[in-house]
Amino acid sequence: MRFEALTIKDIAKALGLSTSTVSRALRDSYEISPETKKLVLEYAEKNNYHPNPIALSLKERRSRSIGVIVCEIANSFFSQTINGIESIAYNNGYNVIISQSRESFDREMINLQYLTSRSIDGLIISVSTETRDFSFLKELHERGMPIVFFDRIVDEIETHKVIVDNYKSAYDATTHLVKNGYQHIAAVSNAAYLSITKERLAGYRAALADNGIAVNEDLIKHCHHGGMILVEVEEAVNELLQAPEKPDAILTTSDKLTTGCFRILKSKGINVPAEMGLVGFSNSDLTELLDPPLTIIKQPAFEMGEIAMNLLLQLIESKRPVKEFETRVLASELITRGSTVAKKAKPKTLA
Amino acid sequence: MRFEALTIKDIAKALGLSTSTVSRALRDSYEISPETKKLVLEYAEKNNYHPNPIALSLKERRSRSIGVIVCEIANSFFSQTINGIESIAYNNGYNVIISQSRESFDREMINLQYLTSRSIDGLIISVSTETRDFSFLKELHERGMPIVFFDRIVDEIETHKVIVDNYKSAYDATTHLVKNGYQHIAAVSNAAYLSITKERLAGYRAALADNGIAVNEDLIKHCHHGGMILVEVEEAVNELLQAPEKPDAILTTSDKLTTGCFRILKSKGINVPAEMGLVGFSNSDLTELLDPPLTIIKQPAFEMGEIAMNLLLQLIESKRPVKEFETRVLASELITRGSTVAKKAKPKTLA
DNA sequence: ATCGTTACCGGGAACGATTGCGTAAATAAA
DNA sequence: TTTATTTACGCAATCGTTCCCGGTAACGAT
Repeated sequence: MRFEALTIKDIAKALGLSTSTVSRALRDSYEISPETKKLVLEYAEKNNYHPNPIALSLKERRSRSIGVIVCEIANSFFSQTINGIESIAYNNGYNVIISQSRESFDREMINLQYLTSRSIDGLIISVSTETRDFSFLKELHERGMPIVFFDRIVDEIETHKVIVDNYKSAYDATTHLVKNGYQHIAAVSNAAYLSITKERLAGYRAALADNGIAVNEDLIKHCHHGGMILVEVEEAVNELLQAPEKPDAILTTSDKLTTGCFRILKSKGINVPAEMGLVGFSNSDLTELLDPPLTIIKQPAFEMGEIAMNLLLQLIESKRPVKEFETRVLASELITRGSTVAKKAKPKTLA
Repeated sequence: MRFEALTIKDIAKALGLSTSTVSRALRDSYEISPETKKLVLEYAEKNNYHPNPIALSLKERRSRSIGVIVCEIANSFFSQTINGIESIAYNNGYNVIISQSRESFDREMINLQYLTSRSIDGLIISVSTETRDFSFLKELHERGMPIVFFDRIVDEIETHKVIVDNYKSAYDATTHLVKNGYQHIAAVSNAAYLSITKERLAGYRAALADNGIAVNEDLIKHCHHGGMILVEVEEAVNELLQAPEKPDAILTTSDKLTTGCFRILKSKGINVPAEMGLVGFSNSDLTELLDPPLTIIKQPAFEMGEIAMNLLLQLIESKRPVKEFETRVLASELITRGSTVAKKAKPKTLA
């Protein structure tokens, strides 16, 4: 069963007017006399009239809804980003349809097709760790769909993008490890072709180089499911522990990997930070309650969401095709805590 | 700028047919000759035709989208429930519009009005901890909007509901505390009028009574923002610590309260579980990595979402008004860990 | 030759809203 | 008084789709 909403036609019939007059009265057109306006407005108010958004969408050829695709909403970074997106969206009369790729290319494609077939006005996306084929996104973009990338961006598609300074973030975190006396620093990262992986590992390599430490490729591991499957993190950690040059610290490049590595280390009874330092990207507010509290790189997720949505609004509401695109690069925050206090170093802070 | 999609009219013009014929050919009507069908289908396929969902919505007077309102998606319990909802929704061609009340009645109302004005076909909701006035929901329900409640349900509205056995969950958790030698057990809960608060506190009280422990009302605290504001949790804990009969354990009745209490206790340097045992409802997978690992009551959140969505589909797709409603009560799981191992008790398990 | 069937297809009215255009009456200007 | 102009409203097209009516052939049966 369905509940029937009041339409403009109902009002017209009830008041003996035409639908045009009612429509114009409701939109406060100058063509309508004050008396008629009052009549219509009062009737509409009293009977709780709301314009049918679907009819409007059909007429205006816009749905006033945007799509957001992230790998998972349970991830603190993404849920915070979504909060930022929503806050701007709602203020501008847009609603947000969220879908999750769960780090799978196939699911991302399905969601993408679903969203576009639901005629969204724009798209904000952080691609899955599996995604290497951007042809669908590219085609979508070329056909005129406004798209904003954030976090995991796609270099080959020219549009607005929002990221943190991944290079510097990883550089600083790695430097922090070195300064605390760690010598053999490993990295556990996402798939190699992912933008955040490339940029963060570049920062990691540079920091090592600048500190006179040779980069050991054996100490760089990739998790192709981004840590969604704990087993792959376990394998990465196992390989590190069995490496000829066993690492004494790990840098993890995303939320799921950070907690995943920590979980594995703990289950193996490896002492953090004494045996193994750990610093990673994370936006979870529980990391400070862990044992030991984790040193993390925290991204301004909410703000990133706000910016992404504002940029998308620019694209959607621009009259002419936008040709000038910007990539907003924000600063992240390194929060040093107990997981990176090495025995051999003089601790900077004690959590 | 907007990208123009292919319409049925375009196909009709290109093929020299009428829109009716094209429409029928696409829907494989018996009235259309195999040749024409083939012609239309091939043209549609080649030119990537997709029916306009908005036009369909207008015609069919249904949007094929449902609304979900929770207090926040960053909460593990809710994000898991949403995953369950989505999985069923997508399989049935529905999309999900999520919005967050952030435990505020006002925001819940705004979201509710927004969602209904966007003509959703149905609603799944867990009300905010502030919500006492259900008149809007009631009116919506009476006007025929299909609604399913989960977690925080509304007794006075008769429709499908999905919950865990809150009474038993709290009873078992409290009993667990008693069996571990805790004597003065406090409860930190949400607003008193909330369904989960009432049911869980009833279980708590009964467990104390059954174990011959008098219920001390001073040890029952309510957080009216559900722990969204840490300060209110801190106040509750402070009051407990200053109570004449200082508690030696706390039962928390929701995710945010559990981690909130733990955070406060830790910041005060109070030893858990020796000085203060802690058990609470939580679906976060990080609780086992905390120091100490938390004993939690875990709800089958994903499954709850699946069930809620299936029940909603029943309501939406029923031809006649549904009169028979069911309340699905699922079992929760008590996972005992380090936060409830008291000195004076013989520990059951060591995490 | 006429009728009834069957097979195919098109016209046009919905769904709910907006909007360009036309027009009647009322008023102002000539 | 005649002509312009303004005021205030209705008609009908439009958005993309479906579906109720038709209608027109072709064909076999009477």
